[in-house]
Amino acid sequence: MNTYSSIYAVVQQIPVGRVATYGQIATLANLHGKARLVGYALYRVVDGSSIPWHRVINAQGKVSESPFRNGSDDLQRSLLEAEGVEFNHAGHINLRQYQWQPDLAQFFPDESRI
DNA sequence: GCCATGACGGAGC
DNA sequence: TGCTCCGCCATGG
Repeated sequence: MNTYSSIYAVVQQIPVGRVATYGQIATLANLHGKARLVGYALYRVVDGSSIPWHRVINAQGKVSESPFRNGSDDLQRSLLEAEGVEFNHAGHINLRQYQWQPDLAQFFPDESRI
């Protein structure tokens, strides 16, 4: 289980109709503060894998994408809207409403008993 | 092996 | 509210 495997494992936990932020994924993957690695990991994985990468957005509730990847902003947005996630006038997602709230005990069993 | 870069985040101004 | 800078670390040239 390497760094990226952890990230992918977490991303795959995101349920349909929910989104998670890079920072959140990083924390759940035991990489708190290393959100960049999450973005980098997802950048490499969009390779025909089954990772729901479109459910990962930045902390501002907005979709980010690399200019090097075929205008995926519309694609990602479409995929999310198809799952019931709504965007406001500014293209933002209401995190309060759609952010995934995982069972922390599943990721940090040791800390859950504190 | 060194340097630049990158789907981010948070602090500072 | 919005922009800039710094930290983090894996990857590619």
